[in-house]
Amino acid sequence: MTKKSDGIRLAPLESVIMDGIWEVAPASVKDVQERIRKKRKLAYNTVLTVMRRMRDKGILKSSREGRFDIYEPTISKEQSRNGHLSDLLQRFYAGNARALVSQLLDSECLTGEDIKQLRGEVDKALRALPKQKGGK
Amino acid sequence: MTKKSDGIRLAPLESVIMDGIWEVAPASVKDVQERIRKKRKLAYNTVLTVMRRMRDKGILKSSREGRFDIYEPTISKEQSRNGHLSDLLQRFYAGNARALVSQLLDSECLTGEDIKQLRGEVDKALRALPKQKGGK
DNA sequence: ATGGTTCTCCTACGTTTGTAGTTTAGGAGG
DNA sequence: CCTCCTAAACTACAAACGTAGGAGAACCAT
Repeated sequence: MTKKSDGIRLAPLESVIMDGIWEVAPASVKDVQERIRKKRKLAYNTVLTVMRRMRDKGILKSSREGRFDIYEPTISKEQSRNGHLSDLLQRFYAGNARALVSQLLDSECLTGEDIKQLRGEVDKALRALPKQKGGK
Repeated sequence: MTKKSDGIRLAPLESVIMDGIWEVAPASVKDVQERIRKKRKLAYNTVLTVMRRMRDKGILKSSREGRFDIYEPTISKEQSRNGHLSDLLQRFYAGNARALVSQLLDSECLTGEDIKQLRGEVDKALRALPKQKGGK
């Protein structure tokens, strides 16, 4: 939460590049191009152009290191992840996180192991609750 | 799941319109325009154009009813929700749904009530497990 | 120094998105 | 029937995206 949250709308290719840069940052254009080659086979200049535009938009920042620019994201993967999660929650669950968890429990996405582990975590969260009743 | 899943990339304004149409479908352009007016104040023609483009892309379908076109989404909100959820899971949690649930438990998104209820659901899920050992 | 390598920057161009005016055609009302 | 409405279609145009070629600078090896 905080402030006004996200607002960071990434175009599809920008997302791919962002994913790549999170894995290797700080990184040169070349590094990113190589890192995302499996996903998208793009000319060096294509990656360069998109990254420069992202820098112009403030999504990335760069510093000159010798003869190349080294890029870094200005938002962490966690921040972005939380932004996307908030969006999902708002848009599809009316902000109700419990509904999302319930759905996951009903889905096939969790293994038996997962659920066992989760029970431990739920219990821990319960113990951590102030013993007061009714959580608003 | 399965198949090839989502692939449905909606532009920002398309998302707003999609949200609107899910609320009122089947609906005319006018209906949608009114429904999203709080979010975006757009000319009738703007909504019309975007909806027609969405129809051309197969995101919406329409049928003539008297003198207007009545539109409907071709994918349900649930399908879309699941697609987005899968994306989020893949992109930020390496497909590990348990990690997402853990994060929500650690966050401030769940009330004490939520967690209590969740424990009930977790227990139920555990009981429903085949008594076989070892998940995964 | 000379040339090849390889970055960055500039430029370009087709597509998609956002936004809306203009034109047209099919009913609604008189 | 003839006019008036208005929803749908057609047209337009700027901004953002996807993609990349070419020019120029800086380094490296000879």
